[in-house]
Amino acid sequence: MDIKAHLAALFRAALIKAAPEAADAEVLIERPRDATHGDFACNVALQLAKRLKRNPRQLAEQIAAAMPADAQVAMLEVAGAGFINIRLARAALHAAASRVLAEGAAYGHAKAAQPQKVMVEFVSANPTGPLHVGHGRQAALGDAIAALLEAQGHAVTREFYYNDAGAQIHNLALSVQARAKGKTPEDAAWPADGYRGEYIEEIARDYKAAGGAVEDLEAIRKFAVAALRREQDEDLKAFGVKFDVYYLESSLYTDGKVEAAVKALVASGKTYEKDGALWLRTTDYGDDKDRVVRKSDGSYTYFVPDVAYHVTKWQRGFRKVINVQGTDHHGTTARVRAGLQALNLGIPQGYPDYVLHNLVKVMRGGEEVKISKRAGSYVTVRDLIEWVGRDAVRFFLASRRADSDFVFDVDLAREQSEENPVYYVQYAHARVSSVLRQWGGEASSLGDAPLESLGGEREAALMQRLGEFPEVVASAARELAPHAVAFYLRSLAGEFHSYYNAERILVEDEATRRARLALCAAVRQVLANGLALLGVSAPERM
RNA sequence: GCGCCCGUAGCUCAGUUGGAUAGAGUACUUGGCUACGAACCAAGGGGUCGUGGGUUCAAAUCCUGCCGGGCGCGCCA
Repeated sequence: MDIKAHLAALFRAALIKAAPEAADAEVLIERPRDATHGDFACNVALQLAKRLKRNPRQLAEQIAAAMPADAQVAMLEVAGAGFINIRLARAALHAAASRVLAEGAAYGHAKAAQPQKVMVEFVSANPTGPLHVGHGRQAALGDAIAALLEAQGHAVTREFYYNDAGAQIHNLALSVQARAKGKTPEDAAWPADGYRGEYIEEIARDYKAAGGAVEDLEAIRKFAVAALRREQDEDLKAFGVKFDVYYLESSLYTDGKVEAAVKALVASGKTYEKDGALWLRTTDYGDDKDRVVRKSDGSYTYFVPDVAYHVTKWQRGFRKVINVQGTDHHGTTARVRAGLQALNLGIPQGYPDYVLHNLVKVMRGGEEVKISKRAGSYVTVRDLIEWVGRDAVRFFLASRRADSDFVFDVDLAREQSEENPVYYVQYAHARVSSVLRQWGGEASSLGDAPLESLGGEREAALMQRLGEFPEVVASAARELAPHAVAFYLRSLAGEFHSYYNAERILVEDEATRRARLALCAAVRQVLANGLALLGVSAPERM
């Protein structure tokens, strides 16, 4: 049984004796922020003091006195206002370390009680330019969230949705055509909503080199979209992200799904005609204003394919869907959900989930970088990778809460590239690898090493930390918050470096040596497992 | 104007289903390589948690007023 649940059961038993009238109370076991307080703590006495009209400290004493004896509990004490602190027996910590080696790459992964088909949709950039830093944040977050959910036993599909036919694509074609005709973005005749990046010129050049006709806008469109799709694929490859499905918006039209969605919306009785347009009463479902479905010119707004697309997610069997997007899209969440509600398909109200991240500000030379020559607008993913390296970019972008404003200081990241958190973690991994090489034995043979000699404070802290990993992964998956993994890895690596500096691993005494090697191997395993969740490599040498 | 997000050390950020003296990194100061990797470690200074109220045994965390920043508010996508 999980140690927390085990402790909770002990407390419940004690509570029944010490305060029978409150036996139904919820018993929460938490880890104290300050490790000197113990491995676990319970605040049930504080929670109940008022209700029972009893002194919290005394109540805690009584509960503590009523606790059944248990082999896993080495120390039990009442502290502070009425906390009951627990320190685990060494044997419990040893078991945690052994478990890491026994489970290997699977350590930290769980079997879902109810495995689900989950979709994580992220990046979803339109093929009108290279991926920029915002897409990078989405890629880092989305891929890590997908990995976390897989680690919880779900069947995850990574999906990329893109618009290959709308007005922006038309503008893209016009821009390439203008370049092909020798115009530049500075010219007065440049298309009004045209794209200005250097890549436009490259595509125009390639198009002409391939013998393309400058007047054939449709051919230019196809050529440009294909070129940009290739470029984005390369960006994603450089970033280390793979998608299972690329979903084309245009297919929603050709498959009749857009038409079907409109019919279904009309059939729902929630639409009405006004000013020559067809509206949907999305305000009935929490939107702040009604939305146009069909414009007075007969064409559909983007809202329709958006709804039709999400219907396909539901119909494809995804009961849990997470969309990772920039916060600038938050206006669309309410209307998409409202549209899905109107269809009466039994789709739950909060479907889909959104992870919206705040925008990324790139600083360089003390000021914000707004313009990339290459993209004509934002700094690109490729720029970042060139500047600080893939592992650092991924670790950084996944290391912040999605809703925090993100300041990416390029100078800092470059200057510190050797003291970067990601290198700190990777270095711990490489260090263990080095010790194991030095030792020369098979790491796999350490699984049954007796750990009794591991009893120092640093060793206990490390084993305790190793035991936390599955909880960290589970909680990060539940909260869709990969940054928790990054912070955990930082702590684990820190405790390892500290241990490594204080103690020699390869000591004479064989039992001690094997025990310490086993602990190091377990640390390395958890570092590797955690880094894998973030899509960062775990090098054996660096 | 309305809606959503953010405001924690000089800087970059954790901590928010309410818990114990508010934590890391970085920067700064000082010390540690003739033992397994110094891309490391040890120690130190650095805070009215934007701000005023409220709820509570307990508030960075919950409620509320205000201030500051971002984003969104189209028959654009």
